[in-house]
Amino acid sequence: MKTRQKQFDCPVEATLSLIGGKYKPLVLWHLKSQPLHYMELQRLIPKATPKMLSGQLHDLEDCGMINREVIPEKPPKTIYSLTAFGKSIIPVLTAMCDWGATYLNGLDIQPVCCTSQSKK
Amino acid sequence: MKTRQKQFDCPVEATLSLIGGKYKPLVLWHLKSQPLHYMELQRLIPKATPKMLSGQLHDLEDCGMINREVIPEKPPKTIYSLTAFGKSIIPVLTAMCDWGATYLNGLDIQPVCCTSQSKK
DNA sequence: AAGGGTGCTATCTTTTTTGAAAGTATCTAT
DNA sequence: ATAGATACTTTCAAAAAAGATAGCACCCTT
Repeated sequence: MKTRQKQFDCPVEATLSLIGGKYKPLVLWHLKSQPLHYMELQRLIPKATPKMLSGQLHDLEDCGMINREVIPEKPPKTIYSLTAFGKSIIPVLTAMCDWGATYLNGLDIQPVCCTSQSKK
Repeated sequence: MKTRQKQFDCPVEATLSLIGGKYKPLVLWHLKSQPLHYMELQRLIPKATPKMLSGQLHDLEDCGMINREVIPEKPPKTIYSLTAFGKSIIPVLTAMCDWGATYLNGLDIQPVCCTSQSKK
């Protein structure tokens, strides 16, 4: 999960090491519009186990793409939001999403995250 | 390695399942400019073992991104080239490459494939 | 005091991906 | 006839990623 200190043969590889995790595009996409609590993300991405989700969130935080802020309320909540760096990857994600939506129809793809929002 | 019959939660995931392999971006990038023989690819991507390289080439062929043509010369050669479908992913790869090159400087990235060509 | 919500972590197992090494078949040049 | 090039495949092993399951600590409501 460590992103630092790796050697990449090309920037694409480096990019994939940051956003290539199983649920990372989904997390980034959901955070695109607004910050979300952990449980909201968990409900939006039910297939991810808590371990996976928190792992992906840690990775994204470690590489500076998301902020994690604990709000000391009655039941303390954690809120995740995109950093400027995280926002900068959105166009790339959109490009991947559009390509996927355009060229991969006919396969059994049930878009959950992208198409509805990227078609706006 | 089978891409068919999978269920994806979003088009980005589907896209990653096609180009997310270890050496797939590199292969596609090298084929961008011209068709290449197996051995040329092997020399351009020395880190890939023959097993890995031929595996990645099979995957890319199976999903329709590259053509494989055997030329029955004295020593038979195989030539790989991008299909129209394969070419259609290039802008996405370029976006990933540019983002990686722009935002990931300072990490120990030694660009091999992309920047030099995408800067043209 | 018992149960529910929030936000995780810890273990263990399975699956997937990648790697290392050697082998194979054919043809050609020396 | 031996070696080298082309284009891989096969086998075995290791590493990385993902999944299942359970647990924990805190607070609040009932």
